[in-house]
Amino acid sequence: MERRAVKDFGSLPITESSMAMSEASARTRIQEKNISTILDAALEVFSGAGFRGATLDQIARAASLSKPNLLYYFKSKEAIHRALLSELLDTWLAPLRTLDSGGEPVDEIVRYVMRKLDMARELPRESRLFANEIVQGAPHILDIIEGPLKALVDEKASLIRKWAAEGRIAEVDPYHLIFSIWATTQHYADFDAQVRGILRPGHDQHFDDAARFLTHLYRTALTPD
Amino acid sequence: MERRAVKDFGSLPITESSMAMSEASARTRIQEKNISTILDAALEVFSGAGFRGATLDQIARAASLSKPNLLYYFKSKEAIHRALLSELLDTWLAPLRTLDSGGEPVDEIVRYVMRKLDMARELPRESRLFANEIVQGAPHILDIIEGPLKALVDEKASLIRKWAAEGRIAEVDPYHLIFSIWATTQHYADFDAQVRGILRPGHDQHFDDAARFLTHLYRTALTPD
DNA sequence: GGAGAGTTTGACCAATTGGTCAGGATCACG
DNA sequence: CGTGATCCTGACCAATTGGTCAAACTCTCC
Repeated sequence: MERRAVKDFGSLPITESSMAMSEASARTRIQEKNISTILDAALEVFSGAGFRGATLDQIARAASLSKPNLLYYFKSKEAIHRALLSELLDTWLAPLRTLDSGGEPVDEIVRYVMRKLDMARELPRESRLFANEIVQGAPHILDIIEGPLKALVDEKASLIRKWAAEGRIAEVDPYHLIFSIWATTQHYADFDAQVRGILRPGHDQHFDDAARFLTHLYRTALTPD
Repeated sequence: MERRAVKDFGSLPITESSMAMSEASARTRIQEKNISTILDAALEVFSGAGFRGATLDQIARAASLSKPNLLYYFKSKEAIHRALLSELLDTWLAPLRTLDSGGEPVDEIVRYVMRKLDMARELPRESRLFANEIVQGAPHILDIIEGPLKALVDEKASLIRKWAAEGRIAEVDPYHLIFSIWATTQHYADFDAQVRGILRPGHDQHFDDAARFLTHLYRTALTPD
């Protein structure tokens, strides 16, 4: 028989090579389509309710598939969640990777802030998916945080420290600079309900105001005296 | 009979007058003690798992009470959650209320940042309780956000705008300034798992570094040129 | 056009979960 | 010390939830 070959998907390790999944395993047209349908539905549901708050029925409904059919493609709820996280991780960290030693440091950092803000606007579900996960103690991705993510942040932190030592930006703690950038940008996706509740009128127009404010904030704070 | 008089607790409106509950209704010593035990246990569980992720059994266990006994004091899981939110709301918003027109504006704002940062250190569970709620769309407190919270923020925003008009702080969007302060300070409570994962060594020592960084960030950005 | 792999589903299951209830234990107070 | 109100619990319930399975359907490819 060996009916469930496809299901091994979910047990892939959560690493940067996660894209290998859809490419190495997803053979059929139908598989290709259904898996991406499921992941999109799962993103919708998980990002809005968190892992435990989400139910397979909700995901199935959102994907217009039956629950057993979901479980034909992924062997468990956890497997869907894991696949989703590992699929999105690269996208999510891409902007930080592009922080480069070329170019004017202050511009470089401000550009990073703007890219993160754009992502909060364009990919709020992804932001909330990770927010939900981390607020609840990051049970499923703690290893990523302490491994690859920490490594990436360490690398960029030392670049920033170098810039400061050369007097090209102000002396600031690079780690807390990065945290503050994550916080201020992702805030607009993660706490969208609050932002909209307080700024009644604008529809997404507030992102432009945020961009102006954050540009001022980081430019003044980083420009060396 | 009329056994369940006490249970009306949970149906109190969620407003600033929430304290009326413990004072107007909680008569007995036993009630006083058990209700606060339950709310503390609920804070622990809700803040770590979100509303839907939390179970009555977990709360009961954390409170060392039986599940039916919980439901003797609160008529439902929602009632506990509601009581908790309304009990903590005042505490949570107190720092913003103290932002006053007296004193040097830049100092005043930086002091607000420091108070918020202290709260993230001292009351991380409270921070995460609200974070969980808001990330998932603030289903239980949207009315508060759009009502009293918006009113408070509007008031403080116009104070900040006045300061800017008088040239006593730099020209910045007051709403986004407030959002950024919430984001950068609460980040250390809400995304604690990530912060600790990246800054391996320090135990809470990183709050001091954060304080220095944020002081620099806001002082340079707000000081008029 | 048919055989076998790939796909889908209804029916079902065990565990969990929010909540109820009748009755028993305990406390306050005259 | 007794009696009524308060407090507490074991047993129970219906709904939900993650997951299984056998059988049926459909696609592919010779």
